[in-house]
Amino acid sequence: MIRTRFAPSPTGYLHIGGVRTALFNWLLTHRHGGKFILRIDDTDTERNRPEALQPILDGFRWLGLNWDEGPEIGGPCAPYFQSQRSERYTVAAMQLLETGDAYPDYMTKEELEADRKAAEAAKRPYIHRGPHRHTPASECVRLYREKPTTLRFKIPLGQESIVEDLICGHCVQKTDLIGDPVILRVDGRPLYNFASVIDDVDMKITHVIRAREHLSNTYVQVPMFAALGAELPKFGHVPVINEPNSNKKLSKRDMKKFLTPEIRAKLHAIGWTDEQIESRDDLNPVTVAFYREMGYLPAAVVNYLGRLGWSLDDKTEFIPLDQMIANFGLERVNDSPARFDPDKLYWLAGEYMKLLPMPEKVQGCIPFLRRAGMIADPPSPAELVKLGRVLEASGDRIKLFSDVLIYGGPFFRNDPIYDEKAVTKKLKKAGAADVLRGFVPRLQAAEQFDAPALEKLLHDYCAEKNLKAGDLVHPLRVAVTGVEVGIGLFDTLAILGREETLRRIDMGLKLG
RNA sequence: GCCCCCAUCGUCUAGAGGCCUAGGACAUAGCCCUCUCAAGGCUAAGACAGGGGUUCGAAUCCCCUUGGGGGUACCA
Repeated sequence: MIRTRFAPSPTGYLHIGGVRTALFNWLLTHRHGGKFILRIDDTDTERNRPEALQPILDGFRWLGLNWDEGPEIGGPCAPYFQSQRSERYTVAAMQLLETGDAYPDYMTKEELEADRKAAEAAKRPYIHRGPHRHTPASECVRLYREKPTTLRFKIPLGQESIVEDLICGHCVQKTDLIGDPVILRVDGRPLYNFASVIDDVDMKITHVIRAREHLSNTYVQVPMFAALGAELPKFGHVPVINEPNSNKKLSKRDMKKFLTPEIRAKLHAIGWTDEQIESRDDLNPVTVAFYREMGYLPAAVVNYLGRLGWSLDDKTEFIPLDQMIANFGLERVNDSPARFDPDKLYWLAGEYMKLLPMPEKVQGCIPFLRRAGMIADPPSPAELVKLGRVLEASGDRIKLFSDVLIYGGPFFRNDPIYDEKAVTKKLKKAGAADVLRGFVPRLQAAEQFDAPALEKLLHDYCAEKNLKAGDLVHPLRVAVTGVEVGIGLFDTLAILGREETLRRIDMGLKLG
């Protein structure tokens, strides 16, 4: 049985790249049957932000990426927070100290820095080996007990650190080129490279699937597994994801820069105020949270992420989760970096929305209408009926739940918001008002007020008056909805009903 | 500086020496459909980074160059 893990550090908000890595772990686990473990790498207490954890967990839950062991649910290898495992790291470090695989290093940061500068000036690699590297183990133990300091792992020399990577293939690094890494800080807290190894051993991780930037860490970690007498897990280093329109790695620092004026406008359009946006620093298009708030279907996000760096074959783009699980394998993970492309994600969102059953579509749209203050909480039965009719008539126009505001807005507001340009172009156009006015009696007299009947009514009228359908359709649409775009006109009128249609035509005519 | 990794249309990708005149998808453009906008249909434009090998034959294998990325922390 395989055991995989994803180990986010709550130092900032989780971005798309991290989620993609987690997804690959999750898929591999579900493909082969195993456990997916969530472990929190919070050893860096200076940069750690406890409030960043919850959004990460929420994001996973929203996407449906459940974890078998980890925060909130525990498991046989608890605790799953590195900050609560310090004793374990201390014990392991002391073990290495006693076996002669670690040694204390009393050099100060300043001395280290000077060494590094000197090495760089001389154009040779900087490889630190502490003075106590060759001190006998028993003496090292004594020194460390007397005066605790940083503990370094003793990289074995004259060897090659070999990683048979499931994605990168055969990767090699000469150990002579690897400096002895610090495993415990002066204050006893462990460093990533060490804590990660200990946890992977303790949690019996069989497959370490992580971002490519950890490949060089792996060369350091391989000898640690050996020194610990532990079996080496399999590794797979997935390529990084780059920022949109850039070949720089997506980083969790400076994510605010993705909150462009255009993105901000989109958020405004669905009812977010600037204050609300500012209070949420995870609200930008490289986080999962953003897509949830915009009303993307999580299945589309998962599909998109899964296809980013992995492919099923030469043509399949739409790959629902069960199909992805059944076919996922690291051998088809691409070897080179991928760029995040919001356009393709948007297209996939539409594809998934097409397939969503109507009751779920209705439920998904409600929060957006509510946020915009267009429906009651909970919605009245009449509102639900109307929403159903609007969504039915909207067809494939709704790709995101938030699109309900665009297509449903005119139906859930008391009065239309008249778009100035539309009014000028369609309603104030020469003759338009007269055409519209002339059609009113027909609407008043119509026997039936449903879409097919209205269509016939309008076409008959146009034929009679020798008009093109558009001559009446356009002004009529603007009069009753205020805008030029929307769902089919006859559905629009039918949903509004005769009385409301006539009232709005009257409003529109007053503008002209 | 040193080390490691990567390199096919704008983007995601297919491609395991002949199925390649390099396939698909997103985006783009045009046309059709049409009451607008979507959706749908059709079409167009668009790539093997460069140079050397190996081979009868290279996008595919090797080397070099170039370009890009990552690491080089008492960050993860």
